[in-house]
Amino acid sequence: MGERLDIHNSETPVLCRSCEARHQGICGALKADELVEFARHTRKERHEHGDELIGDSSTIHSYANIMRGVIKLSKVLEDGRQQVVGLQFAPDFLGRLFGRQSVLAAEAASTVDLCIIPRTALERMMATMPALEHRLMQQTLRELDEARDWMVTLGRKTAQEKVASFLYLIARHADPTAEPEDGVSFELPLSRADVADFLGLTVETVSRQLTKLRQQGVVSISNNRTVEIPDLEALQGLCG
Amino acid sequence: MGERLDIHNSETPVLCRSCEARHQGICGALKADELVEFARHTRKERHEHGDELIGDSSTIHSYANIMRGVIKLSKVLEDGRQQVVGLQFAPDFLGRLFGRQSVLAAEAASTVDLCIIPRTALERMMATMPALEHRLMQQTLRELDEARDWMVTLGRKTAQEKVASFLYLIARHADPTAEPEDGVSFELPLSRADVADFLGLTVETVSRQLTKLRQQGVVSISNNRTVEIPDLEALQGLCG
DNA sequence: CGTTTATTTGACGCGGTTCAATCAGTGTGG
DNA sequence: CCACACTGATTGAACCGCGTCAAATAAACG
Repeated sequence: MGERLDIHNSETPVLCRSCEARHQGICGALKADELVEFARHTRKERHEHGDELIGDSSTIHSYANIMRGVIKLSKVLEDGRQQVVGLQFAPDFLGRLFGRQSVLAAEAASTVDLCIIPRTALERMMATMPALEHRLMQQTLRELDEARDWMVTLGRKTAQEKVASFLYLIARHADPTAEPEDGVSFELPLSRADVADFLGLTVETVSRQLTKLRQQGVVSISNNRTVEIPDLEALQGLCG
Repeated sequence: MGERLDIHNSETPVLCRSCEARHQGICGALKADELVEFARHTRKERHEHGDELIGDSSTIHSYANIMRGVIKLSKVLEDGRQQVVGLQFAPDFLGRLFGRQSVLAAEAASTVDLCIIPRTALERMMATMPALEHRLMQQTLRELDEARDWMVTLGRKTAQEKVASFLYLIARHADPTAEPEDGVSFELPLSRADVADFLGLTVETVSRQLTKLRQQGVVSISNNRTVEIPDLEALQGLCG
């Protein structure tokens, strides 16, 4: 695939040039020639807010790097009760490695750009490139840490603390460099219903806790989605 | 694997002879000579019910294979609220790979036999033996699946369903071969307080739900710890 | 505009917590 | 051997946080 190569640096595929996953994500584990090999099997896809990327119980044919956007991972009980079990951001890796079919659903929470790679291609490369599996291992361990952190929130925190914890989580992702006493502002990637499903609450309770936080001056919200947090430390103090 | 050695072969370390982790656990990924090398760095340790195996925020010096027993992983908030974020059984691997210090506490829930290996030794072996890291990856992925399953329980199930789900989880572990309509009996590895911390409930609620289940004839309990479930399917029907 | 959907707010009830008492099992010392 | 203390589990009663149901606003869309 010569046309994917850049004029000035023939060794870095064009598609990978401006990709967030190129350095931070799993591709950062690849050498130049391995990256070329990798890129040979990938394709870019854009999905809009609300698109189902992976269906529950669907057969796994491919994996993906998240180049842009936020993805919501969720599970549902037979009677329709839903729980969001994870949020993924660029440059995370998407998909259950070594699984035959998915045990959860993945949905685009915002506009999402994916770099898709077929299952067989990735598994073949992993077998020959230990550094790749190592990088994926690191991400899996991080996801496990996050899941366990969230179990504490789900099991032991009050509604107020849950909502505060959620805002804090998003705020840290929106600006990882922010100091404790800094202010942060961002767009919420989730609807109230999604937030409720993430926190194990109802929409009404989430809404009530948000107004309470607004009255306390901890956050201000405009247009339902634009959030501003004047003092991160004050918010953190409410996370329990 | 034809070259895998059995107990008659003098190359299998004595300590590994009767070890559950030898075949199912991570050591199953090792060739005979690798196992010898591995065993050179390990030591056996026995711990009693209640012993703290890993302290929250403690520096990580070693990992372990669980040869026997049940281990409780938990996190606590500043004010003392506690959440059990995982249970581990033989032949699971214990410890946070690639971490500097532990983000959770591990406690022996029963008498536990561990096969301890220093951090540096394991990391050195992992670097040269991709199959070892692969095996650990598989376990990490399984733990992540379990954590996410449990998030649904914590976030969306009622107290009744939580307790039923817990009993079902333990029952499946006690006898993985049991058919749905079979009966199972086992010793509970956790106190009511631990169960409550696992389910995000109070001791009182757990106790009340247990008596309710007993009245429905779904379980019978003797001596506070011995549980008998006459019909697994009936129990599963209450898990939500 | 009007229609539809998302969010907020209010009133009320219930599930689970809290506080307190009782009971059962286990060990200890007289 | 029994009285006593101690820990863990059960049961009861009162409370309250959050869910449920319903209505009002606000935002999004044709």
